[in-house]
Amino acid sequence: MNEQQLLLSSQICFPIYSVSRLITKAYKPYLEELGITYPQYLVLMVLWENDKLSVNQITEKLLLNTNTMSPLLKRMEKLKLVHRTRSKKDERIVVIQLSEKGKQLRTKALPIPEKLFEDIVSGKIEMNDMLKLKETLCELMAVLTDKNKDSALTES
Amino acid sequence: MNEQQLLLSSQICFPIYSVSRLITKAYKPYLEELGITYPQYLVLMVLWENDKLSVNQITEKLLLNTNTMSPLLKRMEKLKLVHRTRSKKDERIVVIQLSEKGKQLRTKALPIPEKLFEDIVSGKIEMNDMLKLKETLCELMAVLTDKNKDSALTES
DNA sequence: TATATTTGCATCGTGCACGATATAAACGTA
DNA sequence: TACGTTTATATCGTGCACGATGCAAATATA
Repeated sequence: MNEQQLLLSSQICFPIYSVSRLITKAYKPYLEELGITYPQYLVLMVLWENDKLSVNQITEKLLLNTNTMSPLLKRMEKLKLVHRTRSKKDERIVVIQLSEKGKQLRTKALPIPEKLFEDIVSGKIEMNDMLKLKETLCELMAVLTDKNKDSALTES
Repeated sequence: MNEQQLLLSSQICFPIYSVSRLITKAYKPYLEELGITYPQYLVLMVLWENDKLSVNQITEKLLLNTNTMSPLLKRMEKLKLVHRTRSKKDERIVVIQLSEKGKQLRTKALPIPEKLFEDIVSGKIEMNDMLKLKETLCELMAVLTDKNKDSALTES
C-alpha cells in the first residue's frame, strides 16, 4: 500500500470538496441580493425550467433526498418563493409551483452565471480546461449515481 | 444576456456541488468502519502528516474557519481521537495532538484512497482525465482563495 | 505603564445534508 | 373487501458550514 496516497495533497477528493464550498461562497454576494441561498437557487433554476413539479421530481433533478428537500421547500414557501399544494389526483403528492415573486426573480438571476464565470475564470484559467472539467465531473456524476443505485439494489 | 446560461445543465457549479456530495457518500462505508466522518478524516490526514498543530494551522490547511473547526475538534476530542491543550507560551493557542487511538487509525485508513479510487474510476473514467480534473480544480482553488483574500482586503 | 488594537479561539443562530424512522395515501392481492 | 406492500412526503437527530459576535491573551502604541 502506497503511504503517499494518504497525503492530503495526493487526493482528488479534497479539491472537489474545497472548490465546491468556495464556489458556493462566490455565489453568495449575488444570491444575497435576491435573498436566497445556493440550494434555493438550484431549486428555482429547476422550476424556472419546468414549473409545477412534485417534490420527488425536484429531488431527482438535484440528486437530493426528500429529508433535505422538504424543509428546504418549506423555507422557500415561507419566503413566498413557491406554493405547496397537495395533488387532488394523488393526495400523497405535493406540487411545487413558482409564486409571482419566484417567477420574477428569474430576471434578476439572469446575469449571475456570467458574473460568476468572470469572477472564477478571470483570465487565469483556460476556457477549454473548464469545459473539460465539466465533462469529467459529469462522467463522475454518472458513475457515482449508478454506484448508489447498485448499492441500493444489493442491500435490498 | 444568454438565457441558456440559467439552465441547470449549462452550469459548471452544479456538477461540482453534486460530485462533492456523492464522493463524501462514497467514503461513508469505509469511514464508518473507523467511526469517523469525512471532515474528521480530513483533520486526521492533516495531523498524520504533521502532528501538534494549532487550531488555526489546521483551518488554513483545510480552508475552513474556526467556527467550523472548534466544534469539529471538540467532537473529535470526545471520540478520543485528539487531545486539546492550551499552549503555555501563548495561552490563546490551542494545540491539537493525536491520541494513541488517533495515531492507530492511520493504519486502518491506509487502504481507503485506493479502494475509493477503484470505486469511483472503475474503468469507466480515464486516469488522464482524473489527473487533468485535479489539476484544474487546484487552479480553481488557488483563484478562489485569492479572491477571498482580495475581498477581505477591500472590505477593510 | 495605561490603553488601543490585534490575534486565536469559541459561541450562537441558521441552513443545509442525510440516515433512520414515521405516516398516510395508493395499490396489489388473496 | 380486508390486508400487506409500495409510494410520496415529512419528522427527528446529528454533524457540518458559516456569518456575526464575544472574549481573553498578546502585542503595539501613546
